This record gives sequence, structure tokens and C-alpha cells, in this order.
Amino acid sequence: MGVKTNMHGEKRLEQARERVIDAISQNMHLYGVTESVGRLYGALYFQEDPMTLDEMKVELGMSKTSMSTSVRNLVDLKMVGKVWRKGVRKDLYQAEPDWYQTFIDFFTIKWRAGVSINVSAMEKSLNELQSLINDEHVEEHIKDQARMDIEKLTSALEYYDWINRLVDSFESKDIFNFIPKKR
Amino acid sequence: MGVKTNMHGEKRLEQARERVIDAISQNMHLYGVTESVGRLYGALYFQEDPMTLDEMKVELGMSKTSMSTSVRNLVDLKMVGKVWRKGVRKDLYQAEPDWYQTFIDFFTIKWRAGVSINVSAMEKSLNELQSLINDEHVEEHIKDQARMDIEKLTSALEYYDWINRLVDSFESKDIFNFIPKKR
DNA sequence: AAGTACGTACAGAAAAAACTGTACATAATG
DNA sequence: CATTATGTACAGTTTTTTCTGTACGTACTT
Repeated sequence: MGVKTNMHGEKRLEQARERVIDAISQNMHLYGVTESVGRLYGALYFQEDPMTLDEMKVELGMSKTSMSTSVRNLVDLKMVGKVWRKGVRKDLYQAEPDWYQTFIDFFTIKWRAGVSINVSAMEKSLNELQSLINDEHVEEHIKDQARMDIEKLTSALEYYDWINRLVDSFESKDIFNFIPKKR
Repeated sequence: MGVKTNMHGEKRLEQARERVIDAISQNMHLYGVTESVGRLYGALYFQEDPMTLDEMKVELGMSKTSMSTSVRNLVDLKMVGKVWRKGVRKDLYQAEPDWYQTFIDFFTIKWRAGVSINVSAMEKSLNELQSLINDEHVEEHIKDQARMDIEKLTSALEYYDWINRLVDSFESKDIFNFIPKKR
């Protein structure tokens, strides 16, 4: 006789959710999101109604301060949104239900940030290397290295342009013409 | 009179590289890679010849143990490869020069891992929820929740299938038909 | 206007991660 | 075969990150 099928229905439901929440938070952890934040997202994902900070606190057994910072984290990533309900004073949060959109927002935010950091650094260094090459006082073997670096940076910038165009196709949803949602 | 143009050429080269290495490591940090590991990648990126662990140690001013684990990290991500040179006893490592390939490998590895964790958890929970619904002893309001969860998980699985197909298009390089390398 | 509820800033405590040095296993050298 | 070089496992330390409790500002309630 199976143990699980004897269990109380609520507990079985709880366990099925818990497993998925664990997987989600592990997954999010791969992308630099704390496991706690991941579990909070998971909790919100299964919750039918939006949650208050105090409810989250109870649900995860953590401090209200942590819930505040964790949820802000998720809001910044656009994985969770604040919602308004008539007559409810507390802030209410709910998980973004569309995972395609979540995916797009998450990587758009990350990639654009990363690209812009790198592009500006590279452009600045590229200029400096160029003036190094034009400087007659600089030793030739240094210039050789500079020339190689310029080549590397130029092709890196080309790559970043590609990333930007890829992100564009996410934002515009064009990507779904190439890889359709359902096959 | 500009300060920089008075500087020794080698130092100017060094500084231009350093700026880019910082940006690269910051960028990699966004994806859950340690900044040290990022700096190591940056160092390897600019180095024309492959490096030994001892050279890395000197270059980054860190312990050999750290270099060993960091470089293994990069090899696992396929951002760095071990190379062989006749007569050289030490292990030699060099950065993968093709950033498109690096991008593809990095996200393929990460996404496949994430998807497989989640899919197996979800399939298991999906089965359990199904048997919950078929169990006549379970209260109706629990079954309602289970039905909603099943719906959520089903569409999540659909989403993961999409991710897999997206990754397929990276691996097969088909993505470059959609977003060409050069515009 | 006084009182209350709510969310968050901040400092300190707890936990996790990164880093180091030693010790050792393996393989190359003489 | 003995010796030396090389990379890594592991335990302990340092550094970083996460988490908590208190204190406080703001805004709602009466």
C-alpha cells in the first residue's frame, strides 16, 4: 500500500508544490539569485491570491525585513509585480504568470547591463590603444601588442552588437517568429 | 599636457587592458561567476600565449590552489581550454577566443541544467497531483487547487520546451540565420 | 491631532563562500 | 629506483553575503 496515497490531501498538495518550488529556486540560484528569493518567487507562483509581506513572512518563516528586500529584488527583475486592491492597506505582490515574459525581462535586464558596462570600457581602451600606436615614443613591441588588443576588442564589440540585436528580438517578441511558442 | 601620454608605453597598455578585464569580470559576475574567476578569464583573454598555473598565480597574486579551482571552473564552462605543447610539462590553458561560441556554450550548459532540474521535478509533481484528483477521499477544495496547479505546471513545461528549442538553435548555430553575426 | 499600521534603513549577528597553506597522490626525470 | 615537479583535496581562516531586530519615517485612521 502506497504511503503517499494515505496522506492527507492537503499535505500531498503541499509536497508536490514544495518539490517544484525547490527546483525553481535551485534554478534561479544558477543565475545569481539567492535561494531564499527563489523560494519566495515559488511561493508567490503557487499562491492564487497576491500576498502581503506578513503572509510571506509566515509562509517562509523569515523576518519581515527579509521579505521586504527579497520582494524588491523580484520586482526589480520584473518577476513579481505590486498590485492594488480596494480597501487593502498593505502592499500586495503577485508573481508574473507568463514565464516567457519573465525570461525576456530577466535576460534583457542582465544582458543590456552587461553589454553597456563592457562596451564603454572597451571603447575607452580602444581609444587609448590607438593613441599609443600613434605615439612615436612608444616601443615597437608594445605597439604590436596594442595592435593585437585592438583586433580583439574590435571583434568583441562586434559580438556585443550581436547580443544587442538578439535582445532586441526578445523585446520585440520577434524571437517567437523564429522559435514559436508551441510546436 | 596629458598625464597619460607621458606614461611609459607598457603601463598605458596595461591600464587599457585592466579596464577591460574589470568590465569583463563585472559582467561575468552578473551570471554567477566569481569576480576572481572573471579576472582570470580576462587575463587569459589578453595573453597571447597559453598560461600555466604558476603564471596565473603571479599575474593575479593569488594562491596556486585558487588558480587550479578557478581555471577548472572556466574549463567546465568551456570558456577556457587546456592545450598541449611539446616539451612543456605543466598544464597550459588558453581562453576560447570566439565569444559567440563562448556565449553559446555558457548558456547551453546553464539552461540545459536548469531545464532538466525543473522538468523532472514538475513531471513528478504533475503525476502526484493527477492521482490526488483521482482519489475520491480527497476534499473537493484541495482538488480545485490541484487542478489549478496542474494547469500552471503544464504551461511551465511548455515554456521549458521552448527554452530547449531555443538552446537547440544556439547549438546548431541556426540562431545566426535569424540574427546574423554582422549586419 | 493623536494614535496606529506599515514598510524599510541600518547595524550587528549568523551563515555561506572564497581563499590559502599543507599534505599528498601521480607522473615525469635522472 | 630515488628524486623532483606538478596539480589538487582538504581543513582552517578570512572575507562576503544574507538575515534579523530595532528604530524610524510616512501615511492612514479615528
